[in-house]
Amino acid sequence: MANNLQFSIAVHLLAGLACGCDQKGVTSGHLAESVNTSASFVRRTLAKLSKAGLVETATGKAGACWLAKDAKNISLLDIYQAVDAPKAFAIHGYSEQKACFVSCHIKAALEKALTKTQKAMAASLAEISLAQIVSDVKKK
Amino acid sequence: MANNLQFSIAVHLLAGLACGCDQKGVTSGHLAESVNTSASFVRRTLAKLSKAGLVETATGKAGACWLAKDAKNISLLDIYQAVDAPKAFAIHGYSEQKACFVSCHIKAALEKALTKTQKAMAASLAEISLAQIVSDVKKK
DNA sequence: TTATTCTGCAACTATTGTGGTAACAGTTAT
DNA sequence: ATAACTGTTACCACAATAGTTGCAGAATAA
Repeated sequence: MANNLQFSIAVHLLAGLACGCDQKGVTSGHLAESVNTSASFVRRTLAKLSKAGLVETATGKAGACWLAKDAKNISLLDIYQAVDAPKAFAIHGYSEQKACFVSCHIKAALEKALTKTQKAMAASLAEISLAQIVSDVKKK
Repeated sequence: MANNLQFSIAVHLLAGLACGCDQKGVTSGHLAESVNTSASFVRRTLAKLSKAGLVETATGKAGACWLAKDAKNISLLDIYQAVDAPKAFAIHGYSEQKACFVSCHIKAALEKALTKTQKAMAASLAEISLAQIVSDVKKK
């Protein structure tokens, strides 16, 4: 476990909604079955997607959820940001050792590198739309 | 904790070796002080870098380590691969639900997306050399 | 109105990946 | 021989993650 699966699962959920493999009126329970995880975790993830404006939900007895936009207009980057997935790599937060200037200044240098890499990653994710994922799934 | 810091620390270590902030004959103990972690963890990380041919070490009483190549010829990608850092994102490994074809085929689609993103990330890391990092550190 | 069945949210628990620690074998300079 | 380092392994503690449970709120149907 201990790895962050929310992004992966969020894409799965949205793909499910996008291709309507279940008929109208999909509940978190249905989605949970497809992903094979707990309904609660689905709702937790779905809540983030909802806040990001990627899905809309209905409460109440006939509760359900659906895509808020066309799958073509949802990129993996949107999803990545919505679930607040971890950065490309982490930077260690040890206290600086005054005697060694590498120790004092490495953090800034690493952050610069991280920013650059993060941008490259984001650009790549932005190029993939949910529609593309759905298409790949259906092709198989 | 629980985040992977090896990459970050490896860069720190190599930067330290590259700029020779400590005089010749750097031991894992010295490096550990700079990074502010345990000597053992330094050795563990250093061992990976050594296997990848980025550093060379001397065993025995006067043990030490130094860069195997010029800092200009070491990219962050080399370091990233040497420490076997985690991928851009993880893919969930839940079992397939036969009734739902999204569940059955999402993994392949995700892997395709991951490969693409991973390449973008690698390309970005490849553009940054250790010499660049050292330069940034010294500039500060 | 009442019962039902969803979502939304907030604990709490269990698992597991991570670095920290310690111990030991191997190597080399003194 | 002794000392001091690397290389490696095994084990421990911590923390982040997902799983679980419970409950309030909302909408529908009777």
